[in-house]
Amino acid sequence: MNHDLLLANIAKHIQLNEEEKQHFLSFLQVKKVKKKQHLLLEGDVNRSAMFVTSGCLRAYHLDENGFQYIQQFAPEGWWIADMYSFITQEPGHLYIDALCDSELLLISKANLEKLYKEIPKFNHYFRVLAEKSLVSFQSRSMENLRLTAKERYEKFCLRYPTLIDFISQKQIAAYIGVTPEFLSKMLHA
Amino acid sequence: MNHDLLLANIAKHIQLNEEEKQHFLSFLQVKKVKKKQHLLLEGDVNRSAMFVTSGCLRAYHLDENGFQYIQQFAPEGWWIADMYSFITQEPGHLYIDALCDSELLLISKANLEKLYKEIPKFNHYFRVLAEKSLVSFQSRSMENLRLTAKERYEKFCLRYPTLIDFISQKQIAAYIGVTPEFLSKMLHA
DNA sequence: CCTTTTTCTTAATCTAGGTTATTTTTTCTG
DNA sequence: CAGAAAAAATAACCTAGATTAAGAAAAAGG
Repeated sequence: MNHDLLLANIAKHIQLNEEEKQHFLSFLQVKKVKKKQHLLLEGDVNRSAMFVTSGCLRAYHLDENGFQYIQQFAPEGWWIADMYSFITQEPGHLYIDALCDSELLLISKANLEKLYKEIPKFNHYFRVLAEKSLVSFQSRSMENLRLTAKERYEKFCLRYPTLIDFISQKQIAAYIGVTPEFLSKMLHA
Repeated sequence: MNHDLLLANIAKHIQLNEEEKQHFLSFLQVKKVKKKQHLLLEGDVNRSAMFVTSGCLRAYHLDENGFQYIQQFAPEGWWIADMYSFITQEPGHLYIDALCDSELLLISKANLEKLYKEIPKFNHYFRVLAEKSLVSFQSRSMENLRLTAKERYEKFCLRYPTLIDFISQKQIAAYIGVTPEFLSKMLHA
């Protein structure tokens, strides 16, 4: 089943009995999306956090000149959301879309709050996720100042080994913050 | 008292009765540091998270050429730690030191784990802190690619309004990721 | 399978910000 | 308060990566 990946991920951090598992699963909604389909647009309120059971999503920012800056990719087994909007339930600044046909599990903000009340150890699970993600973005924010484009490319390869041969150079360029022209030149130099 | 600032911060997120407050406070240790004194060196395990009750700390990375990259400042009322090292209890990569004489409250990793068990709602408090910090570093990591040095300087001023006239240009340059020479030129252009 | 769209490549030119070096100003410290 | 150390300013020159443009290759879609 497509829940297994998520339950396995949770089991790494907290122990759930059968009843708790079922209760948790009852809060989830399955969603299928086609390649290029958007799940969130700039200005939307992000009402659900998304767990990718198959496929791949991405979250990106679009600047005033039309350039995309990719905040993160979410291949199979990753959570994704516009955290700012999800936490505050105010309009956000990110777009989220599918890089290929994908299957997701959604948990709404309202259900997540219920979950925290009814099974408090989920506070622990999501705290640990938030902390790990925090560490990773703390590194990245300094790497983006400190490292050259080539070094950032290498970090990308380490962080997303499954994506290197799967997504276009244009996507990688938008993640490491260079133009596609420069990335092409760099890879052929 | 120097605990009040922290208790007020906590009260914004969770309600504690008098007993819980006292129990929490019993886990804390007060520490005073002088200007320039280090609290953490690269390679150290960060055993305690630090809350600044007065003064200002900073966390920075030192690269192979001796350049400092400041991850964050922690003026009065802020938490600071090398999150990677604090979470994993493995040697970290950051330095933490005091920009002026400062007073801190420390909570050790061990005591924090006890606190989570004994007063589970602290999971909620630190989850919310981690989420807010995550949002802020997610923005910053993209801003560091997207924005010009001048725009990053403006973001710095918004994020740390109390620091602008208090810290040296050299510190600001190390935070926004430019050389002190360029920042000086930029501010006089 | 053919057409359209998107992506990739190459190359010439340009610029934000870096480097190096020197001088001036400010701040520590004894 | 003097001398030393650190920070800031200024300037000449340098480079990583951007911009623009145009053609080639690949992918998508009907």
